[in-house]
Amino acid sequence: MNRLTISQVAGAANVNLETVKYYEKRGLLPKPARSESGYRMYSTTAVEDIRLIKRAQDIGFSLNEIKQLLAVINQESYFPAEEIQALAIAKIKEINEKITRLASFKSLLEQAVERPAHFDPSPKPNCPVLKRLRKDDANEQNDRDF
Amino acid sequence: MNRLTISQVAGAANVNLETVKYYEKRGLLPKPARSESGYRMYSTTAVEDIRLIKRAQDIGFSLNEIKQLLAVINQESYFPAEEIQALAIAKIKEINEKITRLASFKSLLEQAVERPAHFDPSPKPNCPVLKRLRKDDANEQNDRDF
DNA sequence: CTTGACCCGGCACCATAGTCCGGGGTTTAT
DNA sequence: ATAAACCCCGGACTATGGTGCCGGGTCAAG
Repeated sequence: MNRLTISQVAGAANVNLETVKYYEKRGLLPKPARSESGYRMYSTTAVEDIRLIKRAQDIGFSLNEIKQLLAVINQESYFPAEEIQALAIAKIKEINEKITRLASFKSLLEQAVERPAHFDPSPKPNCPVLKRLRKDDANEQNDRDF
Repeated sequence: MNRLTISQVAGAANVNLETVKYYEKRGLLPKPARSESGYRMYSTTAVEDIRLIKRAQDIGFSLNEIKQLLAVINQESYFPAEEIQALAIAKIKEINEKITRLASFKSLLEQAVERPAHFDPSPKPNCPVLKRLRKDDANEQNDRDF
Protein backbone atom coordinates (compact mmCIF):
# COMPACT_ATOMS: atom_id res chain seq x y z
CA MET A 1 0.00 0.00 0.00
CA ASN A 2 2.69 2.44 -0.93
CA ARG A 3 0.67 4.48 -3.37
CA LEU A 4 2.99 4.13 -6.29
CA THR A 5 2.19 5.82 -9.56
CA ILE A 6 2.16 3.83 -12.75
CA SER A 7 5.48 5.23 -13.87
CA GLN A 8 7.08 4.33 -10.57
CA VAL A 9 5.82 0.82 -10.91
CA ALA A 10 6.98 0.60 -14.49
CA GLY A 11 10.35 2.00 -13.55
CA ALA A 12 10.80 -0.39 -10.66
CA ALA A 13 9.79 -3.37 -12.75
CA ASN A 14 11.88 -2.15 -15.61
CA VAL A 15 9.14 -2.14 -18.20
CA ASN A 16 7.45 0.51 -20.27
CA LEU A 17 4.59 2.34 -18.66
CA GLU A 18 2.37 1.27 -21.51
CA THR A 19 3.19 -2.32 -20.77
CA VAL A 20 1.71 -1.96 -17.33
CA LYS A 21 -1.51 -0.68 -18.81
CA TYR A 22 -1.40 -3.41 -21.37
CA TYR A 23 -1.12 -6.13 -18.76
CA GLU A 24 -4.02 -4.60 -16.93
CA LYS A 25 -6.08 -4.63 -20.08
CA ARG A 26 -5.15 -8.24 -20.70
CA GLY A 27 -6.20 -9.15 -17.19
CA LEU A 28 -2.76 -10.13 -15.99
CA LEU A 29 -2.60 -7.40 -13.44
CA PRO A 30 -5.53 -6.61 -11.17
CA LYS A 31 -7.16 -3.25 -11.71
CA PRO A 32 -5.45 -0.90 -9.32
CA ALA A 33 -7.18 1.54 -7.04
CA ARG A 34 -7.65 4.99 -8.43
CA SER A 35 -7.04 8.37 -6.95
CA GLU A 36 -9.83 10.95 -6.92
CA SER A 37 -8.61 12.31 -10.18
CA GLY A 38 -8.48 8.89 -11.75
CA TYR A 39 -4.78 8.14 -11.46
CA ARG A 40 -3.83 4.52 -10.94
CA MET A 41 -2.41 3.84 -7.50
CA TYR A 42 -0.33 0.74 -7.00
CA SER A 43 1.15 -1.09 -4.10
CA THR A 44 4.65 -2.51 -4.32
CA THR A 45 3.30 -5.97 -4.96
CA ALA A 46 2.40 -4.81 -8.44
CA VAL A 47 6.09 -4.53 -9.17
CA GLU A 48 6.62 -8.12 -8.15
CA ASP A 49 3.64 -9.19 -10.17
CA ILE A 50 5.15 -7.69 -13.27
CA ARG A 51 8.51 -9.22 -12.60
CA LEU A 52 6.86 -12.59 -12.28
CA ILE A 53 5.08 -12.13 -15.55
CA LYS A 54 8.32 -11.18 -17.22
CA ARG A 55 10.05 -14.23 -15.88
CA ALA A 56 7.30 -16.52 -16.99
CA GLN A 57 7.41 -14.91 -20.36
CA ASP A 58 11.12 -15.25 -20.61
CA ILE A 59 10.66 -18.90 -19.89
CA GLY A 60 8.45 -19.19 -22.90
CA PHE A 61 4.89 -18.77 -21.74
CA SER A 62 2.47 -16.57 -23.62
CA LEU A 63 0.49 -13.93 -21.81
CA ASN A 64 -2.61 -16.08 -21.99
CA GLU A 65 -0.81 -19.01 -20.46
CA ILE A 66 0.61 -16.80 -17.78
CA LYS A 67 -2.85 -15.57 -16.98
CA GLN A 68 -3.97 -19.12 -16.39
CA LEU A 69 -0.88 -19.95 -14.45
CA LEU A 70 -1.39 -16.97 -12.21
CA ALA A 71 -4.88 -18.20 -11.51
CA VAL A 72 -3.40 -21.52 -10.49
CA ILE A 73 -0.68 -19.99 -8.42
CA ASN A 74 -2.89 -17.76 -6.40
CA GLN A 75 -5.81 -20.13 -6.56
CA GLU A 76 -8.17 -17.70 -8.10
CA SER A 77 -9.69 -20.45 -10.13
CA TYR A 78 -13.26 -20.15 -11.15
CA PHE A 79 -13.19 -23.64 -12.61
CA PRO A 80 -12.78 -27.02 -10.91
CA ALA A 81 -9.71 -27.65 -8.85
CA GLU A 82 -8.91 -30.78 -10.82
CA GLU A 83 -8.65 -28.82 -14.00
CA ILE A 84 -6.27 -26.29 -12.67
CA GLN A 85 -4.39 -29.11 -11.06
CA ALA A 86 -4.11 -30.77 -14.44
CA LEU A 87 -3.07 -27.52 -16.03
CA ALA A 88 -0.31 -27.01 -13.54
CA ILE A 89 0.91 -30.55 -13.97
CA ALA A 90 0.92 -30.17 -17.73
CA LYS A 91 2.93 -27.00 -17.40
CA ILE A 92 5.38 -28.67 -15.10
CA LYS A 93 5.88 -31.36 -17.69
CA GLU A 94 6.40 -28.72 -20.33
CA ILE A 95 8.97 -27.03 -18.18
CA ASN A 96 10.83 -30.27 -17.72
CA GLU A 97 10.95 -30.78 -21.45
CA LYS A 98 12.15 -27.28 -21.93
CA ILE A 99 14.92 -27.80 -19.42
CA THR A 100 16.01 -30.90 -21.27
CA ARG A 101 16.05 -29.07 -24.55
CA LEU A 102 17.99 -26.21 -23.07
CA ALA A 103 20.55 -28.57 -21.64
CA SER A 104 21.10 -30.33 -24.92
CA PHE A 105 21.29 -27.12 -26.85
CA LYS A 106 23.76 -25.86 -24.35
CA SER A 107 26.05 -28.84 -24.73
CA LEU A 108 25.81 -28.33 -28.44
CA LEU A 109 27.12 -24.83 -28.10
CA GLU A 110 29.75 -25.93 -25.65
CA GLN A 111 31.06 -28.36 -28.17
CA ALA A 112 31.21 -25.64 -30.75
CA VAL A 113 33.09 -23.43 -28.33
CA GLU A 114 35.55 -26.09 -27.33
CA ARG A 115 36.45 -26.77 -30.90
CA PRO A 116 36.99 -23.27 -32.23
CA ALA A 117 37.16 -22.53 -35.93
CA HIS A 118 40.70 -21.19 -35.74
CA PHE A 119 41.88 -23.96 -37.96
CA ASP A 120 40.12 -24.72 -41.15
CA PRO A 121 38.52 -21.42 -42.08
CA SER A 122 36.82 -23.04 -45.05
CA PRO A 123 33.48 -24.28 -43.81
CA LYS A 124 33.03 -27.98 -44.20
CA PRO A 125 29.48 -28.77 -45.10
CA ASN A 126 29.36 -31.91 -42.98
CA CYS A 127 31.16 -31.16 -39.80
CA PRO A 128 30.72 -33.81 -37.10
CA VAL A 129 29.14 -31.49 -34.61
CA LEU A 130 26.38 -30.60 -36.94
CA LYS A 131 25.71 -34.24 -37.53
CA ARG A 132 25.75 -35.00 -33.86
CA LEU A 133 23.36 -32.24 -33.21
CA ARG A 134 20.99 -33.44 -35.78
CA LYS A 135 21.04 -36.89 -34.32
CA ASP A 136 20.46 -35.59 -30.82
CA ASP A 137 17.64 -33.73 -32.17
CA ALA A 138 15.96 -36.35 -34.28
CA ASN A 139 14.15 -38.24 -31.57
CA GLU A 140 11.26 -36.87 -29.55
CA GLN A 141 8.64 -35.84 -32.01
CA ASN A 142 6.48 -33.32 -30.30
CA ASP A 143 3.31 -32.52 -32.12
CA ARG A 144 2.97 -28.82 -32.35
CA ASP A 145 -0.11 -26.98 -33.36
CA PHE A 146 0.51 -24.90 -36.44
CA MET B 1 20.04 -36.62 -51.09
CA ASN B 2 16.57 -38.10 -51.14
CA ARG B 3 14.99 -35.53 -53.41
CA LEU B 4 12.20 -34.55 -51.09
CA THR B 5 9.64 -32.01 -52.15
CA ILE B 6 8.91 -29.05 -49.99
CA SER B 7 5.65 -30.48 -48.74
CA GLN B 8 7.34 -33.72 -47.79
CA VAL B 9 9.93 -31.80 -45.83
CA ALA B 10 7.28 -29.68 -44.19
CA GLY B 11 5.24 -32.75 -43.37
CA ALA B 12 8.19 -34.60 -41.91
CA ALA B 13 9.26 -31.64 -39.84
CA ASN B 14 5.69 -30.97 -38.85
CA VAL B 15 5.57 -27.38 -39.99
CA ASN B 16 3.62 -25.49 -42.57
CA LEU B 17 4.95 -25.51 -46.08
CA GLU B 18 5.03 -21.74 -46.06
CA THR B 19 7.21 -21.86 -42.99
CA VAL B 20 9.85 -23.73 -44.91
CA LYS B 21 9.86 -21.05 -47.56
CA TYR B 22 9.93 -18.43 -44.88
CA TYR B 23 12.99 -19.91 -43.21
CA GLU B 24 14.70 -20.03 -46.54
CA LYS B 25 13.90 -16.39 -47.11
CA ARG B 26 15.22 -15.53 -43.68
CA GLY B 27 18.44 -17.36 -44.41
CA LEU B 28 17.94 -20.04 -41.79
CA LEU B 29 17.75 -22.82 -44.30
CA PRO B 30 20.18 -23.05 -47.19
CA LYS B 31 18.70 -22.56 -50.60
CA PRO B 32 17.82 -26.00 -51.85
CA ALA B 33 18.67 -27.40 -55.25
CA ARG B 34 16.01 -26.92 -57.85
CA SER B 35 14.55 -29.28 -60.38
CA GLU B 36 14.50 -28.32 -64.02
CA SER B 37 11.08 -26.87 -63.60
CA GLY B 38 12.12 -24.86 -60.59
CA TYR B 39 10.79 -27.06 -57.81
CA ARG B 40 12.76 -27.11 -54.59
CA MET B 41 14.50 -30.42 -53.94
CA TYR B 42 15.56 -31.21 -50.42
CA SER B 43 17.64 -33.83 -48.74
CA THR B 44 16.53 -35.33 -45.46
CA THR B 45 18.93 -33.16 -43.54
CA ALA B 46 16.60 -30.25 -44.25
CA VAL B 47 14.05 -31.91 -42.00
CA GLU B 48 16.56 -32.08 -39.20
CA ASP B 49 17.54 -28.49 -39.81
CA ILE B 50 13.99 -27.40 -39.33
CA ARG B 51 13.56 -29.47 -36.23
CA LEU B 52 16.65 -27.88 -34.80
CA ILE B 53 15.32 -24.44 -35.55
CA LYS B 54 12.06 -25.30 -33.87
CA ARG B 55 13.81 -26.56 -30.81
CA ALA B 56 15.97 -23.50 -30.55
CA GLN B 57 12.91 -21.38 -30.96
CA ASP B 58 11.02 -23.27 -28.34
CA ILE B 59 13.90 -22.59 -26.03
CA GLY B 60 13.42 -18.92 -26.54
CA PHE B 61 15.72 -17.83 -29.31
CA SER B 62 14.53 -15.54 -32.05
CA LEU B 63 15.03 -16.46 -35.66
CA ASN B 64 17.84 -13.95 -35.95
CA GLU B 65 19.60 -15.42 -32.96
CA ILE B 66 19.14 -18.89 -34.33
CA LYS B 67 20.66 -17.79 -37.57
CA GLN B 68 23.75 -16.63 -35.74
CA LEU B 69 23.83 -19.72 -33.61
CA LEU B 70 23.64 -21.93 -36.65
CA ALA B 71 26.61 -20.09 -38.06
CA VAL B 72 28.48 -20.86 -34.86
CA ILE B 73 27.40 -24.45 -34.77
CA ASN B 74 28.42 -25.30 -38.25
CA GLN B 75 31.29 -22.86 -38.24
CA GLU B 76 30.12 -20.92 -41.21
CA SER B 77 31.35 -17.77 -39.64
CA TYR B 78 32.41 -14.98 -41.85
CA PHE B 79 33.57 -12.99 -38.88
CA PRO B 80 36.43 -13.60 -36.42
CA ALA B 81 36.46 -16.81 -34.45
CA GLU B 82 36.70 -14.90 -31.19
CA GLU B 83 33.46 -13.15 -31.86
CA ILE B 84 31.51 -16.27 -32.53
CA GLN B 85 33.22 -17.82 -29.56
CA ALA B 86 32.00 -14.94 -27.44
CA LEU B 87 28.55 -15.20 -28.90
CA ALA B 88 28.33 -18.87 -28.09
CA ILE B 89 29.58 -18.29 -24.57
CA ALA B 90 27.06 -15.54 -24.04
CA LYS B 91 24.31 -17.83 -25.24
CA ILE B 92 25.45 -20.57 -22.93
CA LYS B 93 25.22 -18.16 -20.05
CA GLU B 94 21.77 -17.16 -21.14
CA ILE B 95 20.73 -20.76 -21.31
CA ASN B 96 21.97 -21.36 -17.80
CA GLU B 97 19.96 -18.45 -16.54
CA LYS B 98 16.93 -19.71 -18.31
CA ILE B 99 17.32 -23.15 -16.78
CA THR B 100 17.48 -21.57 -13.35
CA ARG B 101 14.34 -19.58 -14.01
CA LEU B 102 12.56 -22.63 -15.30
CA ALA B 103 13.49 -24.61 -12.25
CA SER B 104 12.23 -21.99 -9.86
CA PHE B 105 9.03 -21.51 -11.78
CA LYS B 106 8.55 -25.21 -11.76
CA SER B 107 8.88 -25.49 -8.02
CA LEU B 108 6.39 -22.70 -7.77
CA LEU B 109 3.86 -24.66 -9.70
CA GLU B 110 4.66 -27.80 -7.81
CA GLN B 111 3.84 -26.05 -4.59
CA ALA B 112 0.55 -24.93 -6.03
CA VAL B 113 -0.22 -28.46 -7.10
CA GLU B 114 0.67 -29.99 -3.78
CA ARG B 115 -1.64 -27.66 -1.97
CA PRO B 116 -4.81 -27.90 -4.03
CA ALA B 117 -7.64 -25.41 -3.70
CA HIS B 118 -10.18 -28.02 -2.63
CA PHE B 119 -10.60 -26.29 0.66
CA ASP B 120 -11.26 -22.60 0.80
CA PRO B 121 -12.98 -21.83 -2.48
CA SER B 122 -13.03 -18.14 -1.68
CA PRO B 123 -9.78 -16.74 -2.98
CA LYS B 124 -7.66 -15.20 -0.31
CA PRO B 125 -5.86 -12.19 -1.69
CA ASN B 126 -2.70 -12.89 0.23
CA CYS B 127 -2.14 -16.59 0.11
CA PRO B 128 1.26 -17.71 1.38
CA VAL B 129 2.32 -19.25 -1.90
CA LEU B 130 1.86 -16.08 -3.78
CA LYS B 131 3.94 -14.27 -1.23
CA ARG B 132 6.60 -16.89 -1.36
CA LEU B 133 6.69 -16.70 -5.08
CA ARG B 134 7.06 -13.01 -5.04
CA LYS B 135 9.91 -13.24 -2.63
CA ASP B 136 11.65 -15.91 -4.70
CA ASP B 137 11.28 -13.68 -7.56
CA ALA B 138 12.35 -10.42 -6.07
CA ASN B 139 16.09 -10.88 -6.29
CA GLU B 140 18.03 -11.00 -9.54
CA GLN B 141 17.34 -7.82 -11.35
CA ASN B 142 18.09 -8.46 -14.96
CA ASP B 143 18.19 -5.38 -17.12
CA ARG B 144 16.08 -5.97 -20.17
CA ASP B 145 15.99 -3.84 -23.24
CA PHE B 146 12.58 -2.41 -23.84
C1' DC C 1 -4.78 -35.92 -72.62
C1' DT C 2 -7.12 -34.33 -69.07
C1' DT C 3 -7.81 -33.77 -64.17
C1' DG C 4 -6.32 -33.41 -59.58
C1' DA C 5 -2.59 -32.64 -56.63
C1' DC C 6 1.51 -30.13 -56.17
C1' DC C 7 4.73 -26.19 -56.78
C1' DC C 8 6.16 -21.30 -58.07
C1' DG C 9 6.68 -16.29 -56.57
C1' DG C 10 4.73 -12.37 -54.55
C1' DC C 11 1.92 -10.07 -51.77
C1' DA C 12 -1.77 -9.65 -48.27
C1' DC C 13 -3.20 -10.86 -43.94
C1' DC C 14 -3.12 -12.61 -39.01
C1' DA C 15 -1.91 -12.93 -33.88
C1' DT C 16 1.04 -11.62 -30.22
C1' DA C 17 3.19 -8.29 -27.51
C1' DG C 18 4.09 -4.25 -27.10
C1' DT C 19 4.98 1.00 -28.03
C1' DC C 20 3.79 5.62 -29.45
C1' DC C 21 0.81 9.56 -30.10
C1' DG C 22 -2.35 13.23 -29.21
C1' DG C 23 -5.69 15.94 -26.98
C1' DG C 24 -6.82 16.97 -22.63
C1' DG C 25 -6.78 17.07 -17.38
C1' DT C 26 -3.55 17.01 -12.85
C1' DT C 27 0.31 17.60 -9.80
C1' DT C 28 4.42 19.71 -8.36
C1' DA C 29 8.22 22.64 -7.99
C1' DT C 30 9.67 27.29 -8.59
C1' DA D 1 0.22 30.91 -10.80
C1' DT D 2 2.50 28.86 -14.20
C1' DA D 3 5.65 25.74 -16.52
C1' DA D 4 7.32 21.08 -16.36
C1' DA D 5 6.27 16.69 -15.57
C1' DC D 6 2.89 13.25 -15.06
C1' DC D 7 -1.47 10.87 -15.98
C1' DC D 8 -5.87 9.69 -18.60
C1' DC D 9 -7.96 7.14 -22.70
C1' DG D 10 -8.39 5.59 -27.32
C1' DG D 11 -6.45 4.47 -31.32
C1' DA D 12 -2.65 3.93 -34.52
C1' DC D 13 1.66 1.84 -35.37
C1' DT D 14 5.63 -1.57 -35.00
C1' DA D 15 8.17 -6.04 -35.07
C1' DT D 16 8.17 -10.91 -35.13
C1' DG D 17 6.80 -15.14 -36.93
C1' DG D 18 4.27 -16.98 -39.54
C1' DT D 19 -0.09 -18.24 -42.78
C1' DG D 20 -3.24 -17.60 -46.72
C1' DC D 21 -4.23 -16.61 -51.34
C1' DC D 22 -3.67 -16.16 -56.22
C1' DG D 23 -2.68 -16.72 -61.11
C1' DG D 24 -0.05 -19.64 -63.45
C1' DG D 25 3.08 -23.63 -64.51
C1' DT D 26 4.07 -28.85 -63.61
C1' DC D 27 3.59 -33.77 -62.61
C1' DA D 28 1.30 -38.26 -62.33
C1' DA D 29 -2.64 -41.39 -62.67
C1' DG D 30 -6.37 -42.90 -65.13
